[in-house]
Amino acid sequence: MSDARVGSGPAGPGRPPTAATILHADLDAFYASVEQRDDPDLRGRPVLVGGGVVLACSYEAKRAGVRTAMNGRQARALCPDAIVVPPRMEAYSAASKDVFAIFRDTTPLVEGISVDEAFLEVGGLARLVGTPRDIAARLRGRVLAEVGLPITVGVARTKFLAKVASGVAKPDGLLVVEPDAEREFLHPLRVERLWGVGKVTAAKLHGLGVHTVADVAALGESALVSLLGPASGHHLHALATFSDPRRVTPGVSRRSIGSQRALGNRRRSPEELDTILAGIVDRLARRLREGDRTCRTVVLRLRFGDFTRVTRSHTLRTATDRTAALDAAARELLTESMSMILQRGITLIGLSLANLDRDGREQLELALDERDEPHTALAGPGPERDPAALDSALDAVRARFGAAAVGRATQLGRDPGISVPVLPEHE
DNA sequence: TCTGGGGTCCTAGGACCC
DNA sequence: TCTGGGGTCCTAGGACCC
Repeated sequence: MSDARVGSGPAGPGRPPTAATILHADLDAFYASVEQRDDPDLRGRPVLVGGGVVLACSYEAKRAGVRTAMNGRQARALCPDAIVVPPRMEAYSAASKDVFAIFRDTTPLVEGISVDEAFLEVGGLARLVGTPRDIAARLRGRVLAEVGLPITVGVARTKFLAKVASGVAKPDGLLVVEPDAEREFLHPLRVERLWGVGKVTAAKLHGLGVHTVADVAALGESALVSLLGPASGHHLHALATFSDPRRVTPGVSRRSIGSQRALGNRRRSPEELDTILAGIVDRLARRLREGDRTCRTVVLRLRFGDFTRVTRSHTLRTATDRTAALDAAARELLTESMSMILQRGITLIGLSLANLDRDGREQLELALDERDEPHTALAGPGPERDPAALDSALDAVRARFGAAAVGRATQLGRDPGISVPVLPEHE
């Protein structure tokens, strides 16, 4: 308690003020920094990673106005002396692993957000290794010394404030927002700093004369809800009023995985599309099995010559990690979409696998542990997940308990074909 | 400006169930 | 037979993030 400074205004009624113990660590211009680390000739010079579209750019290029996701031609016009290098994804993921190892060496409570970003909870460490500021400073030193990359760290009482702090401190910075300084830090910032405010939402807010976070807070929750819908409205109001109860939770699992390929403007035959799609399915199915996951929903993504986009999805009756089952579903979705493709001309094809679950048995154990109810498990065909056997097992469950039981079991067990907890009302 | 590749979450309508 | 409320799942699209 001794190092928790008591905050003044920001803390809501009934919520005890706590100390700034959440770190948001964010590697600076990650891909470009890895390139500069590995090639001394690139240091101190504007670097663009990716030619067609800028995947990442060094701070030297940012100073010339280049931004991530910008068209390559436009970027080179803004920054003619920029050096363009092709992306080296393996190098980036290796660097990411090294950095995350340092994160986990700092605290077990590490929540990864992407390859170059994570939250760290260091609240329990104060007595052992120092204040959050000390820990953050040491972390930055280690990442630079051991991996050779600059990293910015924001420290605050909530995830959102820590993330905003790192954004403000970039590049190569450290910023601690103490609880009693939250208002003066956050309220003058522009609404675009709020998580979830992009072009569309910003335009709506600007239309009402709302430009700063203080303006958002003053607008009030009900006005925000009617302007943006319930979810976004509550979310924005909470952020603008310093309320963000989300804890740092280590090991967040993926909800979906996907892969896509841009095709350019060339005309593609149905056979060619089929081959490309088969390659994508194969890659994704491998990733699925490597991660010991299954999926139930297959989503086909298409983009056309006029830049319109559609998605077509199909949800399987049972979860699978089999290439053949995924391929059949993907192929069917492609066939359904063929007339649209022939009319509009296709420029991108992609596939996502959603409704991702871990191994069925593991999930079931999890579900049963969480519930203190009597249950019976209907034995399914086991971990090999044979689709036909699963289907007949499911049919048996439906016949005996009704479709709702399968629905509930899906929620609890996530893979109803493996076994199905029987709810009390059905006993 | 003729546009990458990976994700997350929300909304809304229809089907279906109790 | 009609009507209603409450709930889930599926599908499609959109905004947003790195």
